[in-house]
Amino acid sequence: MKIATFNINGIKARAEALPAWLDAAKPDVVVLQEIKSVDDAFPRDLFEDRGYNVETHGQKSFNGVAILSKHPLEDVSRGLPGDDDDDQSRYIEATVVDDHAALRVCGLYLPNGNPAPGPKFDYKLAWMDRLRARAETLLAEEMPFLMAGDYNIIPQAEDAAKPDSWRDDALFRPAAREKFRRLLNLGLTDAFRARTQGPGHYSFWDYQAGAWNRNNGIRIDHFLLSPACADWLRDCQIDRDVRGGDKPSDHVPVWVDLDF
DNA sequence: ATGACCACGTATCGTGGA
Repeated sequence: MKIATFNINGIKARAEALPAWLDAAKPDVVVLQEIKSVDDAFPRDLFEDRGYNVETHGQKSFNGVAILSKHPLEDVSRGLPGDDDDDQSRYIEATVVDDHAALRVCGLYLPNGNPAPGPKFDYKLAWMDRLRARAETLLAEEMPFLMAGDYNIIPQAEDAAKPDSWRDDALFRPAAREKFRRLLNLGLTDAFRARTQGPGHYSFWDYQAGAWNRNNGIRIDHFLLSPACADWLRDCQIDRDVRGGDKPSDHVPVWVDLDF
């Protein structure tokens, strides 16, 4: 089973590029971030016509996440537990059911956190604590799961072309990276790093300053796999060429191939 | 050395992104 994550930076702006990538890459499941659309305005037909079930958790103008799946989606839940006052649409979960097994798929759009320090950075750190609590709950339930999405975290210096320029940024500050490391230390696997080592692998290139042409990128879109899910990992790749296509998002898809 | 983008809304700029 091929499962992908893709921050599309607006479904209206990506109404051509996203279906084109789906038709080429043929993922079974996709978690989307930054749909920037309310649920009612999401163009479900684009995906249902291609055989996907569609579940959205949208919001006007900003944020918004979704899951597309060629397999049935069960027990859909919207929002990250732990703060009833949080009205930002950044998290969705569903169980993907196959003939043989079930996998809990968590799609997330982690807060950017800039400027840091400040209230937005505090929100990011608190959100990461809530995400860790959710991971702990899922681990205790012993259902195989993965958490995929735009983490807005550069895990290590090798995950940025110019790490020095990110030194004080919310994506690279030690306090944020520590929270990410604590997620890993629960026993989760960074799927990409389980398959590929070394620098030069990025999932985001800024629209500004010719970042794509200069390959000035960062790796911030991640798959974290539970232990049972990690046992199924066959491959993890970044579809970097998508960044050079027509009217691209500033992120590219990342996907895993699971023996599931 | 330096500058440089894009999406959204009800909009011709302000806000947010990373």
